[in-house]
Amino acid sequence: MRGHGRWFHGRIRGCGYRLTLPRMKIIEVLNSSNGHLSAEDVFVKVHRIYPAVGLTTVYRTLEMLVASGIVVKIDAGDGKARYKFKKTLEEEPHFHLICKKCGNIIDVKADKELEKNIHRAKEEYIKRYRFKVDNPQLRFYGYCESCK
Amino acid sequence: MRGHGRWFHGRIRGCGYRLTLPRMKIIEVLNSSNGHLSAEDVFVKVHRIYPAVGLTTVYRTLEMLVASGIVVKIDAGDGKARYKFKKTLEEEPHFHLICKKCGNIIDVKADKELEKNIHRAKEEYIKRYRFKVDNPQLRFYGYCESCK
DNA sequence: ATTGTTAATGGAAGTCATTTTCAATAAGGA
DNA sequence: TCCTTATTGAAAATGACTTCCATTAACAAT
Ligand SMILES: [Mn+2]
Ligand SMILES: [Mn+2]
Ligand SMILES: [Zn+2]
Ligand SMILES: [Zn+2]
Repeated sequence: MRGHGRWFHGRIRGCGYRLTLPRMKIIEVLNSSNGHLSAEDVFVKVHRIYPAVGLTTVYRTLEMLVASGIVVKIDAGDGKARYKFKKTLEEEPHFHLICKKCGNIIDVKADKELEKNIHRAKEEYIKRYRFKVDNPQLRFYGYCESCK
Repeated sequence: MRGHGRWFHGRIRGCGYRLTLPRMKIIEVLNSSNGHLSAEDVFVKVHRIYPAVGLTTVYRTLEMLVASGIVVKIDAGDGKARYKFKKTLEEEPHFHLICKKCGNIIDVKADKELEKNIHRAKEEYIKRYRFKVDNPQLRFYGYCESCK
């Protein structure tokens, strides 16, 4: 209760995980970064404030945080996953702009009408193909301002 | 001109590539399969009718066919690319239903309105984020009839 | 049809992101 | 404090794909 216990600490313990030093350092980095980071990115940043970390632990912790619902994992399509801290437990729906040159990812708010159309399509597929859609993903591949 | 020269033969030669035996066998397999195949899938099928193929050649030929515009390459998000013969040179826009269990991919026709909405979003991003969208991709991850 | 040039082949070895293994360590409940 | 066992980090393994390189085969020019 004395400020140092962030909301996600309770969540992690609640999922049965231990709150270890490497985990806290990784969370610290993730929490104070705003972009979508690769495991390697996280490793490099954590290494600066806690040189003992192993890359293995970074991967494991990242997966653990995804499993706890604290972090989102994004497949950028370039063979390297990206991770990002959620601001809220229930992330609002959004899409991604992915730069084919530098790999940067921009979150874009979901347009209401587009969102509705996707939902309608999803309902249709469950009927037409007996395919249970779980999670629709819309990505716009292209080139960001500095790469185009 | 005697039937045995399929349309894509001219296209391959036209792009400056040689028409070799392994390439023809790979094309034969691709042309007579209807799903979205992984390089490994193609390798196994080709190996049955032409045991001398190397996996390397399968990868190279697949890329060559993509470069020639004869085959489409799809990133299923599971680390294994899928390839599919185009029926027509200009593929009509469509989306994918991807099974998270078995990896199968179902092509779904693009709904006109949804398609238009995506296009509108794309135009907006170029203005708002100075991000030049090249290729929007909509995927519906979930479970197919036999996996759910 | 024969030849010569050079693209294409296939096996082995290399990448690169991620995972597995395993002995040593450290959470945290008792 | 002690004990159990989850967690750690280094090293080795994995899996999809690529690169190397010596050999082979397309095919354009004789
Ligand atoms: Mn996002
Ligand atoms: Mn398709
Ligand atoms: Zn960029
Ligand atoms: Zn399935």
